[in-house]
Amino acid sequence: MTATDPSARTLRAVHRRLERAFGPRHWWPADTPLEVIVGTVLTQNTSWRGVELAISRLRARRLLALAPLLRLTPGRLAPLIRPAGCPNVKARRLANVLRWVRARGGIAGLRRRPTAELRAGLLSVNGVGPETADSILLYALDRPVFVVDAYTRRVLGRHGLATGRESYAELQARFHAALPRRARLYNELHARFVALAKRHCRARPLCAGCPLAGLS
DNA sequence: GCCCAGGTGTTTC
DNA sequence: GAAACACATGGG
Repeated sequence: MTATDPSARTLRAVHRRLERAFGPRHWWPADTPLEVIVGTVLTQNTSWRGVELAISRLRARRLLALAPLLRLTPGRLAPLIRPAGCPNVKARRLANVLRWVRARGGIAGLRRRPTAELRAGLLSVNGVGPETADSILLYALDRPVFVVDAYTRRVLGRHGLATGRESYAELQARFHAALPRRARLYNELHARFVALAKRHCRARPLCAGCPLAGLS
């Protein structure tokens, strides 16, 4: 996939159109990098509504920090995050990733390490797959890594820009090849995919007024 | 009651 | 690799 590939031109057109349609989104909905990390695990295969409730419970108990969360046994943590679904699984996964963070000197320690090392390390944590890893890299650590999620796939699929059979790595590679490697750009673009998916790409034929209508 | 939602690990072929 | 399944809650 090169910058002259037709699909690259299309993706740049997508970027321009969404930028014009939605402007800056200021995403991820969290106050701190640690909160982003917690949110990325909790939101796995779940809608954001329950995640918000789970996070607000943690915040109300002043648990939304590395040390307090790590002091909790999975048995204590699970009931607190229940609204996010799969509480037992996610309590374990949260502990896994938070231990990994602590072992590297916390958020400040992560900031000093190269992206490739962080990504490989995150992927080695049980419970962290490519989307969770990349969401942490992009939204918690400002690394230029594009996040491919269900929203991204839905929008691309609706507009005939993906078949649905592409691997995560393949779709991500297309974005990386088509657009400059900038965290800010990937952050905004992904956030706009989400906005578009929520507003326009739910109905089966494309709804009227979709900013991506008539592409390709 | 059924299906889906900002995935991932395990098992199986 | 890829498909089937478990994990579990809340909303439409």
